[in-house]
Amino acid sequence: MTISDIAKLAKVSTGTVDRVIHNRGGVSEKREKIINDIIKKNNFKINSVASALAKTKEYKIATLMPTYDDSDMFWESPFLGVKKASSEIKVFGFKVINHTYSQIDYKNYLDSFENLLKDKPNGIIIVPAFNNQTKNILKRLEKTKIPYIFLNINLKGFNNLSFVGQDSFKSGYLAAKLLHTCLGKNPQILTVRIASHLKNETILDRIKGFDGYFLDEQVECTSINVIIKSIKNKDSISDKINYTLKSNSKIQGIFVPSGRVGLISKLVNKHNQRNLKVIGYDTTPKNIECLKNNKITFIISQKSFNQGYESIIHMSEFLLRNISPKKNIFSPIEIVTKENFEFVNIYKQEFEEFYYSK
Amino acid sequence: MTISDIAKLAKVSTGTVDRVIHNRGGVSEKREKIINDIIKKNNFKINSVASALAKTKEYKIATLMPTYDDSDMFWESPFLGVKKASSEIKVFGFKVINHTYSQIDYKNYLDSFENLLKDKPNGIIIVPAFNNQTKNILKRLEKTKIPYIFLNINLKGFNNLSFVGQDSFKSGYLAAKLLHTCLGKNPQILTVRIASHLKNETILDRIKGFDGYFLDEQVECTSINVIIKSIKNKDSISDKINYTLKSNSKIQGIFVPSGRVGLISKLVNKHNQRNLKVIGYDTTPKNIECLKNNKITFIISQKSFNQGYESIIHMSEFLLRNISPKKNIFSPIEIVTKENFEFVNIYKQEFEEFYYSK
DNA sequence: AAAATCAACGTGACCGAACACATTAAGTAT
DNA sequence: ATACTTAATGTGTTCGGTCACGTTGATTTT
Repeated sequence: MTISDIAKLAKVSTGTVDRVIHNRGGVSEKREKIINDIIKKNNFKINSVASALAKTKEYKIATLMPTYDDSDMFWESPFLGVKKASSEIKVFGFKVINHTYSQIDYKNYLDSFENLLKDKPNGIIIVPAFNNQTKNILKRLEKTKIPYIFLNINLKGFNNLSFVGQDSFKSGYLAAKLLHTCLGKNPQILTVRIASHLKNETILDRIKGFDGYFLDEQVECTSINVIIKSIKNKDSISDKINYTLKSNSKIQGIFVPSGRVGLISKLVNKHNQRNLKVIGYDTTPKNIECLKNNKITFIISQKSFNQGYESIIHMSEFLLRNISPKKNIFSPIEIVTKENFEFVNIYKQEFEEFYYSK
Repeated sequence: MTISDIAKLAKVSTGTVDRVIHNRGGVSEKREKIINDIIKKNNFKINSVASALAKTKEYKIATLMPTYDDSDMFWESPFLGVKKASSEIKVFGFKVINHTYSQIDYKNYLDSFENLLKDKPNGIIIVPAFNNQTKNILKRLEKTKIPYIFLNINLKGFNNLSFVGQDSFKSGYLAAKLLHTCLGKNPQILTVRIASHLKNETILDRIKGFDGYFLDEQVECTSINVIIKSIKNKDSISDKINYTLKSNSKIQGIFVPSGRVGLISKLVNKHNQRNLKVIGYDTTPKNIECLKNNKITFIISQKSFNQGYESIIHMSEFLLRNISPKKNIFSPIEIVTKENFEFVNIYKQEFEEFYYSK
């Protein structure tokens, strides 16, 4: 079945069939119905390969993501996912332009956004940050009617086409379940938080989920909170954590609701190690290293490589075929341990091999 | 960059460039070198879309997989993965023909294989069973030079193009780690095996991995084995398990190295339930139900949907682009709990929605 | 020397859809 | 009655490869 087959059946030309298929208008109602009926009856699907080859229109997708460096490689992973998707959809006439910003510099965030707009993209993938500034820029975006997808971080109350990321509440819920399963009844848990994350919605949701589990299960959990003021001063962090562990000898588990779990786990002194179960987030190289050294028991992974990949793919499907993605595209909540980490993120590894070998 | 650009640079026709790219022969060494140099220098990659459209050759991929029914839905999942890949590669001229066999009837296995050969496929995906019979049919296959990929079950000593599945040893290793983490030192564990699986290499490897963990970690683990003769007689299974649990009151965990974990977990009496941690394999509907009811603590998933999908994709890449897959393509070893099961197998769910809505 | 052979290369139809442009026919303005 | 619009539809080129077939010129055969 090709459009020329359809055309013959409907006794029209291929041009008219093309107009009907793409709603280009300029077709009489009578003929439109005839053609649509034939299409349905024969379950005709457009040949996407021929379509891709013939398409002349070019699409631009712009991304706005945080930078990464040796101290925190987290954002490399979704970036590589974006890269992979970019190379796949290039052949369909897509150009992906990447912009980055520093997560501690809102002016840089705004500047990058301005630069992004200069590209005149047809669609935008954005990791939102700085709530107030984000509100302003997204309002402007909505006026331009450029569709945008939230990647990894979800803000509510926006007209984003979609959110691609984890259900943070449920991932916190799972963290609690794991610790509960390991520690038995009446667990005593130390939660370590970073001051700069205190307004981070993702992390707040994880904590809500964590607490929610113990409420739902009616488990009496003694939870001790420590808040780290700055990540820079390691001695002070170490003092704080080890002091708490020493004075609360019944603490058997540590929950770090962020990707800083590797840093924290390294600072626990040997004599406080006991048989501590440590759980945290994100399979960054540093965290994987701690997993290998038994400093971390579980890492919850959000498959951020796939998040980057899928955000681009969904945007391209929307622009190309007008297929709207679901409002929330949830990533798997993966449990990573020393024994299975080598099998997760396989796609990322393979892509890196391919990409850096060029 | 197109092949006609290359042709102009090399001062030849597009036909000659095409011959060089696809090693069709009939090009003088001198010209071949010139053209290859230009291709490398300009990093020319063939336009896969145009290529796909112009290709006239048809490829057939045949699959041979076990059947599934209400009592055991396991093989539905890889089958759906195969279906998904089939629909994706149809546009590249691929036809996928599926054959099935009963896992308890080797004659049926051989018959299905004969039928498969009648299709004259260009490539075969096979879930091998019945070691001896498999040896015979695969010898014949190697004479025909039809490439074949092992799906889910790995047999060693064959010239299979690839194996797509889990590292069973490591998945058993992980099961042990999880139970160890939950049960603390000196765990007492009941392992439940099925007689018909006693020669199943996958399951034997899982058990080896399970035991290997405790050896490596130098943990004294008291392991009690129960072997179920037949799966049919549930009363007898129940008696056996509950008797063992009663007489070994220190057993805190059950390890089922197969997908029958749901069945087993259901047969544990309430008064033997204690705080048992139960771990087993495969996210079949039945097992997921038990996970929800807290009868199973952990399920280890092998992402069998993806296995089916990837086996087809790798075969198509091999036939189409002559890209050889790795000898072992390992699936992730996923840990599934009540709290995260809804986020695993998302691809399978989406495909089912799409597929059954037709 | 004419005929046959063959390696090396060129040519053009074709894959299925997209889209700019051309054409038709019917209605409206002058 | 003629010119002009305009909605509706047809036509032909193009996208970048693929591959069967045609063409060349040099070498070998008879």
